[in-house]
Parts: sequence; structure tokens; C-alpha cells
Amino acid sequence: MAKKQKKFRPKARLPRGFGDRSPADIRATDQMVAKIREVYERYGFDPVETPFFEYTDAMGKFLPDTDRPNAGVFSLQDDDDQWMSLRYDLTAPLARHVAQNVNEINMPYRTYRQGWVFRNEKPGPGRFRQFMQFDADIVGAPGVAADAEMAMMMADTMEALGIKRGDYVIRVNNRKVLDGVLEAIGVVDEGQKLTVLRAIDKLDKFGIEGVKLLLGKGRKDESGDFTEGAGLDVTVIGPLAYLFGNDWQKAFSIDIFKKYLNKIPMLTQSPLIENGLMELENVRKLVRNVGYGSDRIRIDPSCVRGLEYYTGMVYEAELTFDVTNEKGQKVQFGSVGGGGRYDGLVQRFTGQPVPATGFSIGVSRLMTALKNLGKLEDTEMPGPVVVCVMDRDQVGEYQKMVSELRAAGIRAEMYQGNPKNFGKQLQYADRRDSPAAIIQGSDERARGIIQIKDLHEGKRAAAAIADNETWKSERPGQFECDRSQLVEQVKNLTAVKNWLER
RNA sequence: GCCGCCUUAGCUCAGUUGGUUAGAGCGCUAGAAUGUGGAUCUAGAGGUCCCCUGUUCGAUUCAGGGAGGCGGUACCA
Repeated sequence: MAKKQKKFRPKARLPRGFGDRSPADIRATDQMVAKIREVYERYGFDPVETPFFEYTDAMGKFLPDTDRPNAGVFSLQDDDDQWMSLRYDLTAPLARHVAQNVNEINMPYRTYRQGWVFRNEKPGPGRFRQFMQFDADIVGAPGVAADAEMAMMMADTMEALGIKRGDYVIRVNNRKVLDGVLEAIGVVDEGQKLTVLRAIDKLDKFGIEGVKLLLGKGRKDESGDFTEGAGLDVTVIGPLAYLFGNDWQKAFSIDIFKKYLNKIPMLTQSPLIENGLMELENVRKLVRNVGYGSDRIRIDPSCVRGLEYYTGMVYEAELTFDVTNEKGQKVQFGSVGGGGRYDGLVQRFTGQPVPATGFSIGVSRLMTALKNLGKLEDTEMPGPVVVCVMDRDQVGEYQKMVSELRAAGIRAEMYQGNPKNFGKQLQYADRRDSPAAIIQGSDERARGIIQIKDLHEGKRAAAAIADNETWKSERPGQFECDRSQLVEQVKNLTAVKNWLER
């Protein structure tokens, strides 16, 4: 007697940091993407798409001392043993695309794209290992006017998405100023430089006191974990904190910025800083001139951005309201998009300097924020009109009704489950939020009519009925009409009408 | 990676000072009512109490290890 072999059953589970998308998610994303695209198109950008995979060397993602790709990217070797990686952003692939097509591309090249990117990192609240970004870049435009356009387009995009003025801000800064300051105070070690920049980047998260700790000895977090600081001297930390901790909502001017910079000891004349300040001032003038106030685009010395490849202006879109998650916990949201000037990325391939500036919107993150706020538009779609199967030998006729409704632009289907239990069919239609069920049994057929059951109206009318007998005999929302009236009558139902006129 | 919390039915969660039949709400299935979705009532199905090892007469409960989830922090090119 053979023992019953236990069949291997894989556990149905998602890889960490990945998620299925519901109909509501997909529709909401589509809507968001459409709105963003509309803004970009209006600014004169054209789409171009690159694939999910790139050769790892093209993305510049090999670890320094090994022939293995960076651990933060998903990588695999193809059958030629070449390392390929899933793209971790849309900027590196664009640089590759531009380098490969420099001769065909008409510069300045205004281009946008949206798509999934992948990062092999620990996911967090609102952070996934697959997420969607929406990028726009101007390649081949060296002037700060291009950067100003980016900042303005970001602001416009926020508002196009329904985020009110005051609920977001585009923070702008210049890497040249930061680099100049760090150089002046003697931070020349690359590692220390990065630590300082990261510390400043944490301002919104930990406040100025936390940043001071990180600039100095280090900081202990709530769980008791200790983070090593940059080890700067107190004489430098003070003025730095003063510079970055200031509320920069007031109108920016070079003079004010300089005044703060002057409080930093050891800071001398620096062409780098002068140049950076001039660029900031020019951007400020450009955007103010067309009516973008400091409530929308703000010069902010604490805006640093982590990426190393930025060479000039950097910008970041931040939501200024609190975000709570589905469990009611307040969530640190941080930025929902950012970017900057990266004049060196294309040069990596061609040797020729190609100036470029661009930014990226974290669509998934932004959607999470909007969803938690209830700021997502109602994406509900009414279910299909369900044609009930009363007699199996009549499915041809039922399918014809479905076909007529579809031809009129109305979502419709014939019930595909077991038709034996009629109640089941209505229950199905109800759960799909169908506007109507169509009923034609032998009685109706003999009279050449159909029953149209307005399920939405029925639900409303039923609120007053507690007793099932009454509920059944009254048939709330139900009416009959001639078979030939099917499409016309269904079109007249409120839910259907609203949908067709949306 | 590091720190903390958590893991019991499809879902949200009780509970067992270590004891024989492990519970609730919601959901699901069926019936009351076989041609009428809701509400109501009745019944039913559904469990490796995350996994492994140990302690014990006995472990879902205790100990150690592991996995997974959540949160913080680091990293985020």
C-alpha cells in the first residue's frame, strides 16, 4: 500500500518589496501619468523609451574593485557571460540612448519617459523594489534657463495632479556652492564629503539638532542604533547649521546667502561659489519673472540630493503636508521627485561634453501620498451590464443583447457562471457594481419584452425595506420594456449615462 | 547590514499561569425563500497556533536557532 506522497506546493507569496496592482491602482496610475504627460507635452517634450535591461557597464554599475555589479541593482549574466542589469533609474539609460544617437538627435533635445525601475534594496513604507518614475530631460542645453524650465515644469506638474499651491514646494540649490563651501572648510576627503552632504540631506527628517549631531560625532536613533558622524569641528558645525537651518522661505538674494556664508570661518573668495550663486540668482530671476513665487519655487541651501553625478543646479519636489498611512501612522514622506544638472553623463560614452538637466517624479511614491490623503480622483468604473441566463437554449439571444450593448459603448457581459441559480446571477452583478441586470425568461420572451433591473436605483430604494417578502415583490428599480428598446433604455440609466458622458 | 516589535481560520485579531474538543467578528458555502441582488435568521466548511531543535509525562504556550512581516536606522548609485 503506497503511502500518499505529499505534493510539493509552493507558498503563494510575493517577493519582498514587490506588489500586485489592483484595478483601482492601475486606473489611478494611468490617470496620474496622463496628467503628467499632458504638462510635459505642453512644455514641448517628446517621449522616448529604453528597455528594462542595460549592460551593466553602460550603467556604470560595477563595483570599484571587482567584476561584479553593484549589490543595489538586480543583475544577471546573459549567455555570453555579459553582465546585464535591470535599470535602477531612467537617467542612465537615457544618457546611453543619447550617446548612441548623438548624430540623429536634434539638440537641445527635450524628452520624457515613464516606466518601471528596480532597486535591490530594503523596501520601506511607500518604498518598493519596483517602482515607477516619470522623467523629463533637456539634453544639449548648457544654460540655467533650461534648469529654470525644469523647476517650473515640476511646479506645474504638482498642481496638475491636484496638489494645491502651498501643499508642495520645489526646492532649488546649486551643487557648485555646496562643493565650494566644503572645499573651503577643508572637507576634501570624498568619504567625508558624502557624509556631510547626507547629513544635510537629513534636515527635514531629523531637524537641525539631528543634522548637527551627524555633522559632528554621530547620532543615535530611536531603536538605539548609532550612526557615525562626519567628525567636523564645532567651529564649523555652528555656521553650517546656521546656513542650512535657516528658514529660507524669505526672498532669496545673493547678498543674504553671502552674509550667511561669511559666517563660516576659512571661507575665502571662491570662483566656484561665485559662479554657483550667480546661477542661482539667474534661475530665481527667470522663474520670478513669469510669476513663480517663493511659495512654489524656493532657493534652499539645504537641498543637496545624494547623487554624485550632479554638477550644477539641483532641485527637489517636496510635499509640505503630513502623510499618514493606512494604519493611521504618520509617515516621513520626503521628496516625491528631484533632479538636477548632469553635464558629465553622456561624456562618459562619447568623450564629448554634452550638457544635460532633468528630473524624475516618483510616481509610485506620489500616488501613495495622494491615496493616503484621499486626493486621488474617483477612479471607480461601473461594472458591466449583466445579461442573465434564464434558459440555456437561449444563450444565442442573450449574447446578441450583450453585443448590442457593447456596440453602443456600454460595458456588458452574459453571465458565465452556473446559471441554475438565478439569485446567484443577480448577486454577481451586484458585487460587480453593475448598473443593471437584463432579464428575459420564457414569460418575457413570449411577450417580446425584457426586464431591466436598475441595481443602483434598487439599492437606494431598498434602504427603506427591511422585510424580504416586500423587497422581493416590489422589485425595486426594475421595469420592463420592449426587447427592441434594450440599448436605448439602458443608456438612460443614471450610472450608464454618467459613464458615457464622463 | 544594524536595532526593536510581531507571526493563531481566507481577513482582522482574542486566548491558552504548559493539559485532552483552540475562539470571536468579518468573509465563504448552504438553507429559510428551487424567477429576483440588499437586510434578517439557521446551519456548515475552514487550523502544521510560521519552521526546526531542545526542556517536559505532555509544547500553540517555555528556551535556543532559523524564516517571514512591520517599523526605525544605514545604504539608495
